[in-house]
Amino acid sequence: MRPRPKRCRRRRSWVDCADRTLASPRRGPTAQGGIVLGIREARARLLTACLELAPRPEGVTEVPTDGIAITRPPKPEMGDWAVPAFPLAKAWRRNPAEVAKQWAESMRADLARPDGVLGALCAGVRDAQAAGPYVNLTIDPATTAGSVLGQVTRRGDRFGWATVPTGETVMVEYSGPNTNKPLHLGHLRNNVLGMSLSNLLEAAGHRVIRVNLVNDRGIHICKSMLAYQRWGEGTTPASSGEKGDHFVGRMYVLFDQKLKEEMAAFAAARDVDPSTWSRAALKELTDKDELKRREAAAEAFEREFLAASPLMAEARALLRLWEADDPETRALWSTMNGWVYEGFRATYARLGCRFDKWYYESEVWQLGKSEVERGLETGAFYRNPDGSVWARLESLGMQDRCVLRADGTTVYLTQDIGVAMQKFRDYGMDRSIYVVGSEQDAHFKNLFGVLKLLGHTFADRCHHASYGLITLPAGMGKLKSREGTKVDSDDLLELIKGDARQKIEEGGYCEDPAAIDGIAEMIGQGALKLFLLQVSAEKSIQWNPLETIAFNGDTGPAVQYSHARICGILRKGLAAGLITEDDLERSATRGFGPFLKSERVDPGLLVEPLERDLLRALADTEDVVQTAAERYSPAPLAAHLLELTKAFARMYHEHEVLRAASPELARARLQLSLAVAQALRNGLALLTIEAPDRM
RNA sequence: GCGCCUGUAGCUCAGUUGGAUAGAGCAGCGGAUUUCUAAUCCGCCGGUCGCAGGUUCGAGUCCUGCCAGGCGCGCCA
Repeated sequence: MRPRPKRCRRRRSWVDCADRTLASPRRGPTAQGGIVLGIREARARLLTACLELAPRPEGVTEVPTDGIAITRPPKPEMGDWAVPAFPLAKAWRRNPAEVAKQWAESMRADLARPDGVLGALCAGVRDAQAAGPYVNLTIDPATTAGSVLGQVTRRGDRFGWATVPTGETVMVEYSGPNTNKPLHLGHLRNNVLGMSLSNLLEAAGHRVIRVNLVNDRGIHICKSMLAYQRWGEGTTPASSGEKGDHFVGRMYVLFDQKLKEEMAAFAAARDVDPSTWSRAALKELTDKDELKRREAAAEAFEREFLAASPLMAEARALLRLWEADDPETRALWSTMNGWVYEGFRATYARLGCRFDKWYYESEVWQLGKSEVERGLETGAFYRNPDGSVWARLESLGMQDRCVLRADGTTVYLTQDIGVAMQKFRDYGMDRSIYVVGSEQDAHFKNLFGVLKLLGHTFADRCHHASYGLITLPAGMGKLKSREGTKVDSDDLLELIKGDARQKIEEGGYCEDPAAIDGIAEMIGQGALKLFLLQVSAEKSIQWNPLETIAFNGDTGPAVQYSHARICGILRKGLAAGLITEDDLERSATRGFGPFLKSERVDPGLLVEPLERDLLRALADTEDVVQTAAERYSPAPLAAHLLELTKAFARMYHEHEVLRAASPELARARLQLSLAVAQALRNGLALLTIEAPDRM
């Protein structure tokens, strides 16, 4: 009855050689040997140097490295990097502050030596000061600026990405639509999470395979088919001018309406009042026994009705015909699914959603069956007297689950066992991620448990990337396609786009009317997608369809706006002749730049606190991407982009870029701004959001 | 009844393997613009981190119990 809810290859082999190129000999982040390191690598060397200088107690040579990681001090003026003394203090049973003090002294002594360790391993370390249990390190601003700008300009649209491929292949399954209805807001969250997660894993250096598993069979499709046969009057999406998925979705709603009418008549005939167990009526009840009684009554009535309903009987008959390969039924099924796919393709294309592989439940639904036999042989499963087969999940601290019905047909869990095996057979990936709503948490626990029982070693490499539901405010019910309280994806995208278009026209910064449509689309999606991705996945999101989505504050458009303004600054600079095309380098093929040619920029001029804040935020980007990928969560990246955006807004509000005190400073600031634009564009892309040049 | 998730400012949310003084946005109030785009910036206001214990040098973060909300507990998918 309830369809699989909201389940919601490409090869990219790249070795980025940019970081191995020789840096300008004049300045920049050159460590000895002239090799420019990635920011993460440089920091790793800094940590190595620091550990070497740790103040060991008498007779100790080993330094514990566990748990020591370089972090940022809470305030910029305290320094650029912070090394905690806790782990050392703990290992040596000493006071952390005391260790930090000695450690800082040892570092300062090292810095004073011409052949010091710090100087050899990392350029630009200026000072080390103990502050409580931490040692705060100060880096020469020019070195930092040169290093960061060098990174961004060299890596272009790969800035923020891992510099070396991991060689690991990760599969991400997401979207998982049902072919009986269009995509709604719940699917949007799934799709955006799935797309973004895939991008992040790619950026972390993995090869990613994007997979869709379509629920294209089952009783729910038969309902749409039946409604179409009965009341469709031979119309088609083409003849009614309707998007295919909406057309079929309408049939599904139609079936539900007719079924409700049937139910009302059924209830009237038996003299029962279904409103006594409506959601509202149950909410008001305080008597728990009464509540239970009502719920039981509701369930009993529904069961009775569904068993007696002629419409349901017909739908079930249609399902049997489908399973028996009845040509006429299969033909109608193909036709209607075809309509739906046409609609899906349009929505997916609009969202920028793509897949390397499509699995269809109609093709894989019986795959797990052979595993049942094997499970019985190995003792992972057992057979009940009635013939049904069960998995011994109790041995893993769970409840045993049915994997084969008494009548010999498979269940959802069995199907997923088969699909999981098929996936690993097809791609041999190292990890398999399922982006599916939290209402299926238990299902995936069971699935992975059963895979383990069956001895599949890949069970440990499967992960359910769970996310919370999208709920409507109290009193507005639930998102349900059947009852029309869904928030349709297409409608929603159109609505937000309209708001965006209005703002663009008010702003008047887009002279070309033909371009407005595309920009409105980018901004509308930016608002929606960042709204969805900002929140940690496991949390549910309350959505009020009556409130328009915000464009101000911590929003996608705010990030896009900063990007657009930077593009605007560059345009102004070129138009005013303050810089020329000859000053620039850009590569259209890699979404690279534009940047000023690095030999025409002196990063050492970027000494203002607001500029340094910005450089620091830029430098954190690679770490954030890595963390986001590790945690299967785009939210940290969303937060980071907003941070970067605000840091930029503060900087350019306070300091003029093009009209800076000197042409040299203007160029340095412009380069900084262009680097920010690149970082924002890259980050947004990982969140599946595009960045317009003007808005 | 059992299991999982959530609970942080009036609202919506961040808060890395436990670590420096718990941060943003919105709303409210007060300021900033003959603009390199005000989809902006600055300031103010706002907190017993659901409650109570515990672990330790240190807890929003870990453990136990309780309270509140959500989801799940089918031979449905």
